[in-house]
Formats: sequence, C-alpha cells, structure tokens
Amino acid sequence: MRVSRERMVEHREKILSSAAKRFRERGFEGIGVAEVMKEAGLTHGGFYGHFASKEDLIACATERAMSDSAARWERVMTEAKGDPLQALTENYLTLRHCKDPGAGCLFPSLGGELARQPVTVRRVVTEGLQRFIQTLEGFIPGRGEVVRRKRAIAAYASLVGGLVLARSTADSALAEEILDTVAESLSHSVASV
Amino acid sequence: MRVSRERMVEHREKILSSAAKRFRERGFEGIGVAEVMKEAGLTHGGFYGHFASKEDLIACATERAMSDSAARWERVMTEAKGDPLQALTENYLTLRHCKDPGAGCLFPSLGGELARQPVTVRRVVTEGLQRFIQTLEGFIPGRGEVVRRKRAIAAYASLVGGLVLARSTADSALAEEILDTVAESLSHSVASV
DNA sequence: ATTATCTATAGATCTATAGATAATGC
DNA sequence: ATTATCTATAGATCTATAGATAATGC
Repeated sequence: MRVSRERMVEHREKILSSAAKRFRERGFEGIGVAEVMKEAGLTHGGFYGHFASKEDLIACATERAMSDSAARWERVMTEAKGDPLQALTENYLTLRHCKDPGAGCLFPSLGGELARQPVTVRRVVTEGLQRFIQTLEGFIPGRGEVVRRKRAIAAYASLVGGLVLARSTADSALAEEILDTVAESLSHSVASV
Repeated sequence: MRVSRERMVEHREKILSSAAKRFRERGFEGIGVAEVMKEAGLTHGGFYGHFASKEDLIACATERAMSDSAARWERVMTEAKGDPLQALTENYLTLRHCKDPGAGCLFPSLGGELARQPVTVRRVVTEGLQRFIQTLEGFIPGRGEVVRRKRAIAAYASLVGGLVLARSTADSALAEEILDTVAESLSHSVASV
C-alpha cells in the first residue's frame, strides 16, 4: 500500500518519537524494531524503507532525544523567574524525572549504553553534548567564558550523576535524599560565585 | 563430569568474576550465559547448577562488582598521603577508568540498566550504595555527620556523572576536559570546608 | 484525464542467537 | 558437568500490491 509523501514523513516522525521514548525507558536493546513499528501503527517490514538498520534508528532517535531535551531545558532556564540553574535543577532533580525516563535526559537512562555504541551514534552524542554545555554556559554567572564553561560542565555532571544514583536504588527515601542533596549542593556552588 | 565441593566454589567464583567484568563492559544484555561459562572454562548447560537464572547471576555479579569497588576505593582513601577525597577523585576521574569499565565503578557502566532491573537486583544495589556512602562519609571532613553525609552524596554524584559524560563522547579532548573539570570542581568544594 | 511507472507498505520468511531444559556420563 | 535440544525472539530480507506520482494525450 503506497502512501503520500507527507504521510511518509509523518510515519517517520512517529517511528522516531516512539523509539526516542522507548529507548530511554527500556534501553537500546529493550525494544525491537517490530514493536517500535507497531507503536507507530505500522508493520515490521516497512521499517527498512525508513531506516537502513536498527543502528541507524538508534543514531536518529538519539539525536531526536537530545534536541528535545535541549529545547526543554533552554525553555526552563529562559522562563526562570530567579536563577536559571536553580530552575533547571528543580526541573531535573525530581522524582517526576526519575520516574519518567522516556521523556527525560538521555544520559542517566542510556549513559552506559551510549559508551558502547559505534562512532556514528557517539558523534551525534558528542555534538549534542557540546551544544548543551554551551547553552548551559550562557545561563551561568562568572567573569570569563572559561570559568562559566567549567561551571556548566561540573553542574551537568552533578545533575546526571544525581539522577543515575537516585534511579538505581530501590529505596525511595534514599532516592529523594540523593536528589535533594545534590540540588542543595548545586545551589551552594552557585551562591559562592 | 562431577567435581569436588571446593572446585565447585572455584567455578562459581570464576563465573561471577567473569560476569561482573563483562556486564560492566558490555551491559547485562551484552553477554550471554553461554559466553560467561565459556570464559570460566565451563559449558553452557552447567550454568543452571550454579544459578537459578540469568537474573540471579545479574544480582550476584552486581553484588560482587560493588563490593570489589568498595574495597578498592577504601584502600585508595586509606593509603592516601593527603586528602582522601582527592585521592579517590584522582583514581576515579581518569582516562584509565574511562577505558576500563570492566574493572571500574558499576554506576557509570550500568546505571541506566540498573534502574530497569527487578527489585531483587535493585535491593542489592541499594545496600551497596548505602554502604559506600557511609564509607566515603568517614573520609570527608565536616563538623557533623549530616553535613559529611551530604558532602559524600554530592561528591559521589559528581564522580558518577563526570564519568558518564566523559565516556559518552567520541571526542577524547572533550572527555579529558570533563574529567579534569569535574575533578577541579570537587577539589574546590573540599577546599571550601 | 488516461496510462504507465514508481515505491512505501504488508505479510511471510530466513537466520542467528539467547535463555532454558533434558538426557547422559562420571 | 557435558552434550544435545527446545523455544522464543530479534534483526533483516523478499515478494506482491495498493495507491501516489509522473508522463502523456486531448
């Protein structure tokens, strides 16, 4: 059954958004091509008209996830009433983010797996990471660009690590303690500017 | 071929150490039961005499990986000439650790996957994490226990996040920048005690 | 508007691999 | 503990076809 060009673009979008969500929820090996297609309302075989391979899908879905997150964090920081980094922290280090990896940051969900992906995928990640550090840099106080970049990198590492640890534990009290503690620590480091 | 009790314990140890290493290198789904057994010098079928299932192996290998790391970090901090946290940082945030996940910390390698494991596994992780925070706490300066615990948690999150980000990128210059920057940031937070 | 062509999709199938089990041997 | 086997599942390929697009003719 053939389909119009616009519809085909729609299909590709649906495949991508489904994959970007499910990969973050279950890992790159936690969902197969067939199920992604089913979620997009299509059948298994049609997949290879859109993507060359699952690896290709992983690269494209990773890019999608990163740019979605970047847009979201940028909005959060732009619309912040007070300190932008604090606004980001309050958005990032939350139980909500913990419990909804499918809509969240790529690194805590897929960090370990990203490190094992082929260069095609890791290049996409590198570009997204660079862009995100630069964006964060723009919202962080500091005399020179070098200092601001350092603070951006350190802050981002804290956010990612905090969420990784909070998500790993089966003890929700410990998870909350970790989220709150890392958030508090980040606010101190900003206060000491 | 039947085997003595001591040898069976040896076999179990070999299976566990191989699994603990390979899981961190390739992820829980990156190596199968058959290959783990082969590495231990045994055959596929024998596996089920040692473990009930792959999930059982994952729980046991995770415990093993955590206690190995804990012992190692404790040694590094105990034998430190100067500041113990700095010694840990210099051991943790290195290219060597980046490149050898099989012998390294569990969280940067498997953080995302741990969050998706059944409670049996996550309980093991929770206990290991609690114990590690307590150990770290003992080496960190601060007036009261509450403050020291907070510092320990914040520091550990930075270490984990730093390694996740450094490992994710395909750009080794960026990876080194991240490692150095997070290390520097941690040393500042200690200096400000 | 008709005709011919092109192509995205469905559905079936192939191949490899994984975890798990059963039969056998020592 | 070995060896053989079972079952399920995954990525990938193949073929036919519905129906969109392009070329042609009026």
